[in-house]
Amino acid sequence: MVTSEYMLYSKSSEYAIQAMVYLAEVKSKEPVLTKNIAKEYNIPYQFLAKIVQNLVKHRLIKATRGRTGGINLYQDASNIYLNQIVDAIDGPPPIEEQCAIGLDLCSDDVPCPIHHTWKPIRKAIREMLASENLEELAHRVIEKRRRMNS
Amino acid sequence: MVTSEYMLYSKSSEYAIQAMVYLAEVKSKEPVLTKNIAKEYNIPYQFLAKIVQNLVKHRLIKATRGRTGGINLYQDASNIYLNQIVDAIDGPPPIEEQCAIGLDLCSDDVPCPIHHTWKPIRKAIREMLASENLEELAHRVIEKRRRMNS
DNA sequence: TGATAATCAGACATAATAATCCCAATAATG
DNA sequence: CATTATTGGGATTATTATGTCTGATTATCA
Repeated sequence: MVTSEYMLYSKSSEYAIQAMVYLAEVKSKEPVLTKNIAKEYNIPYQFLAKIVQNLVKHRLIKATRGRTGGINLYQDASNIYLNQIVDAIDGPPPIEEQCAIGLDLCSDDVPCPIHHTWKPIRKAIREMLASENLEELAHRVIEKRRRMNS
Repeated sequence: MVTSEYMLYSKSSEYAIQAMVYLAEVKSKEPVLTKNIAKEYNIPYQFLAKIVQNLVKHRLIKATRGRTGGINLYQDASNIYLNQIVDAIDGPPPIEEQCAIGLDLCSDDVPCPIHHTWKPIRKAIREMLASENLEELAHRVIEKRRRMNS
């Protein structure tokens, strides 16, 4: 087997994040075509369309139907954080703390063998996802483009 | 979709770690039955047998064939680290740094939008896997059992 | 009001991962 | 030397994640 890297969320969530960063980047008042986002980021269109439907249901995206339709962010980019997107697509994190080695459930009282090493890392990941908002991300993507072209 | 938690390695690797922790725990000079490990940890036997074959090939486990056969650690538990097990089963980590948001490849020079937050976390995960050896783990599992029964 | 172009919705298809089956090869034991 | 109990290894099946197809619904515009 070949795992590319540590998985923080599903492919669907990854596509969702990409699409929403795109929306934050273009800042268009007019509805943006899902098709165009798919083309831009090489995401399978029909698959992205499904993900977008899901984001609409979770009120992270506004969809406008009909001929001049498309999608927009539901609210200001600065108010949307990565964890909201991931939770909408992958579902919320588990209630009980999972053991990274899968031996059983672990807690601070009865920790699994790598509990104390793993806990702060998991916390750091959660905090990262909860602290990155779309406006910041879009800003940095633009910055990255600038650097690549120079 | 419902992701339980952040994925550090495949299910196969998880089973591999469990099996090897078991071996480190029992410290048996005699070969241990794969069947018994499977039963103990509720791992599908045939599936674990496959994983064990793989660990044998990568010389993390010694297998003894025939009637009184079974498996043992290839070397002392204190010399076997989690990353060796994961690399054997899932393959080594990717050479090029992957972007967590999947936009493209990122580097320190041209970082992806969450590059600087993600990099130290990824490093911490790698270091965790590279610092935990089987002897320590087995020791803590025994300690955990003691606490649960008291 | 009909043609066009977008999202919405559910069924369907494919690919990757996880799990199972079956029997051959090996080795100990009575 | 037959019996029994193990690992070895290829083929197959099951499950889940990912991706596709088709038609309905909604809205615009000539």
